[in-house]
Amino acid sequence: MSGAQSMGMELPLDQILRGECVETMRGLPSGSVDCIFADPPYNLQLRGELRRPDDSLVDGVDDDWDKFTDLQAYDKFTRDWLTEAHRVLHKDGTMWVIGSYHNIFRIGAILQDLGFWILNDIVWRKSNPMPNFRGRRFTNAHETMIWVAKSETSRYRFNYQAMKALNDDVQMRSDWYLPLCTGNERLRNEHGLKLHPTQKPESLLHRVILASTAVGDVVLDPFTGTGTTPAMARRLRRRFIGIERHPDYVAAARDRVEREVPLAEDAVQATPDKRETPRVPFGSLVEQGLIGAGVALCDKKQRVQATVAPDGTLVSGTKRGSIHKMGAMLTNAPSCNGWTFWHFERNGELLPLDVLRQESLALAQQTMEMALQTAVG
Amino acid sequence: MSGAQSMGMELPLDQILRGECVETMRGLPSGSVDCIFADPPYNLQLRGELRRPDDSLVDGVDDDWDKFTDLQAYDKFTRDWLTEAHRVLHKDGTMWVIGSYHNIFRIGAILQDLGFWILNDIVWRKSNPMPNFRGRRFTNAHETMIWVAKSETSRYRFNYQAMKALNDDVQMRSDWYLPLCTGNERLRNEHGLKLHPTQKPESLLHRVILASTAVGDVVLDPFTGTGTTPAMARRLRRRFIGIERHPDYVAAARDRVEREVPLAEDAVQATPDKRETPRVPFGSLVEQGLIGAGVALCDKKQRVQATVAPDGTLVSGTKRGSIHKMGAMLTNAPSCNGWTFWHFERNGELLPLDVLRQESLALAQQTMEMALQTAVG
DNA sequence: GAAAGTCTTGAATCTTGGG
DNA sequence: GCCCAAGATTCAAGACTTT
Repeated sequence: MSGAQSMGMELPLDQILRGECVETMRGLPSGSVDCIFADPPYNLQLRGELRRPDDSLVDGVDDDWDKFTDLQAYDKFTRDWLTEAHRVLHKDGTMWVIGSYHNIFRIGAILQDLGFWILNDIVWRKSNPMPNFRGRRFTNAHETMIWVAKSETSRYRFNYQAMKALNDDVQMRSDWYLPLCTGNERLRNEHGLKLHPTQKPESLLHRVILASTAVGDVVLDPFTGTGTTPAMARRLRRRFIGIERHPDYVAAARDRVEREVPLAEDAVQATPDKRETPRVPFGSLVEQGLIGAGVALCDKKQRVQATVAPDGTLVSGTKRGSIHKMGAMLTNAPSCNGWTFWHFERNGELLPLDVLRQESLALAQQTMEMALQTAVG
Repeated sequence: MSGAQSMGMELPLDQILRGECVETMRGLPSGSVDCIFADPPYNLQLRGELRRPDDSLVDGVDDDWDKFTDLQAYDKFTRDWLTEAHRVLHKDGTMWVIGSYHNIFRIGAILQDLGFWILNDIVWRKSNPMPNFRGRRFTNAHETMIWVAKSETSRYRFNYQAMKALNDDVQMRSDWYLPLCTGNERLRNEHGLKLHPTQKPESLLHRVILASTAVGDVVLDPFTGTGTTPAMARRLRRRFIGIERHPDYVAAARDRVEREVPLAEDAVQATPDKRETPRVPFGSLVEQGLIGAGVALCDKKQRVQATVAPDGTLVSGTKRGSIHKMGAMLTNAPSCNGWTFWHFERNGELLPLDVLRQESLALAQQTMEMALQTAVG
């Protein structure tokens, strides 16, 4: 699954690389990173020239395109780094790009043009935004992140259950309410001034990484700044590659990452999705004697019934099939999850088959641990 | 100020015109409307059918008007109608365009290309969005509106005080929390089925018109549908021009507008919304670092214990769940308020989690007030 | 008649692994 | 690559029905 693992090549893991974004990405192998988080510059207010948030001038006036307006220069800059990001991303990888109304629409359009497949646009609602000083517009209280897969067919990672758990057991929505980066979290220089103008809050990256990566995955940040992405990757036991051109930021980010203590291994385990737990064929439960052949099953409301056959199929009248097929057939549904549909009786209570699956998995876990102890002892 | 007044020409005021969007706009004089609200097709590109977990079928948008061959075709369509809209708009006028991630980035980029000047992007947060049934993405819980002036130099209208009053006397933010159009407000045909697949809520247009127009201003809607914009314009004593090509929708919109009673002249003022109370998921406290992953919790009498996971669940042995579920499970109670049940240690004292929730809310309140003071001072 | 329970529905790019 | 079967998956409102 992990891009780094599948490559078998040298990746500069857990490092902040100093250099230009596009040029440095060119040194990385194709399909080598599992996830990218990018916070590109969007200083578009200046007329005739394009500057990064650190006030450095983007070299946008080339012979070829000095006739372009600055919007077009920004588009070229965007297309260049996104093209390289697309190449470096694993075929099942995803990318997050954050921006404001100044640049996010251009980024979104170019993402689509390059074949990225949009999964969500996420709104970061700021709990403490800067008010609109002159009262001429609505308070600009949010920024937008676009979450894309490398292609429409990518089998991307989304830790659905972890996100649901994080939100009091209801689906996580596309609007996230999080505070700005302030207080002690904000890196400052010796004069007490903020080191970076757009340092992102750790809570934002915490959620991004927890949602879309697994422990050990490689996370790339091509505009690392003061290293929020690497720091959170390290905390959550992911690998990281940071790219940053400004030496002051590189130094600050390296410092910061070194100070970051990874969480204990058992503390980074978020709620796993059911899709990740090993499959248990229903027939194996019969073999193990967790449920006997001949036992009668029914749905929760006891409207339909069936009997367990020794090969793990269900029989009802002349009909026979898997727990899923039979559930679908008897309810005229297009499909059915037999594990939650069918129930059996235990101590006068109706329990879903899923209970047996859990018990089977727990049993397997137990014997595995016992085997390990025996081996050690 | 008003485009209509300054023209001294005949405008088809307070009418729903039947016709194609671009062609019909061509019949309107340049610079003749004060405000445009546009809800163009989203280019959803839906594939097969989608079913809810209970196997019921979702009634998706499959209308012909939302079918485009590719992104280029959609871009051309967009550029065409936006060009005409730009011509028709008064030099000091503003326009609102609503969309989702499928189309809004292309629209935003083209708006900038055509010289429109972005004032805000506004997020309509839906109080009751459709969930993501397959658990493969975040709930798509919002749509985006881009608010633009005709040009950078437009002296546009923004009713700042009205918006502030509407929001309990604090600046209106760029994220609006409003319900979908349902119930009696939703227009239905003789079979009780929704007349239009994407009817917008009146509350949304109410706020848009109140924010950006004066009494008597001319509001144009080039994709009128069932006439929400004309109806709200009439209610708020603005003039309107609607354009719609489907005769059924034209008939419904005309009917609707006729039934709409304009507010009394002295009543065309802000009506306050109900205030939302912020809910704090336990997971967000972990993200914000108010409590760390790996921290040990216990009940007041220290009979049961559990550890905090990075997604805000608690773990105890092989058991895992929300703070509420785990409290209930470990005490064999039917339910449990995790906020008051679980305690953590601070300075040798056992404090309930609720303390952290209070601190989180107070923190958000504080930073908000500081920001406002800065703005005023 | 009130309260509690059931049903319906909304701009949706909505699965995955093995043969 | 395709095909097929296993199997994972929903929240808030409002209308409607039953107790």
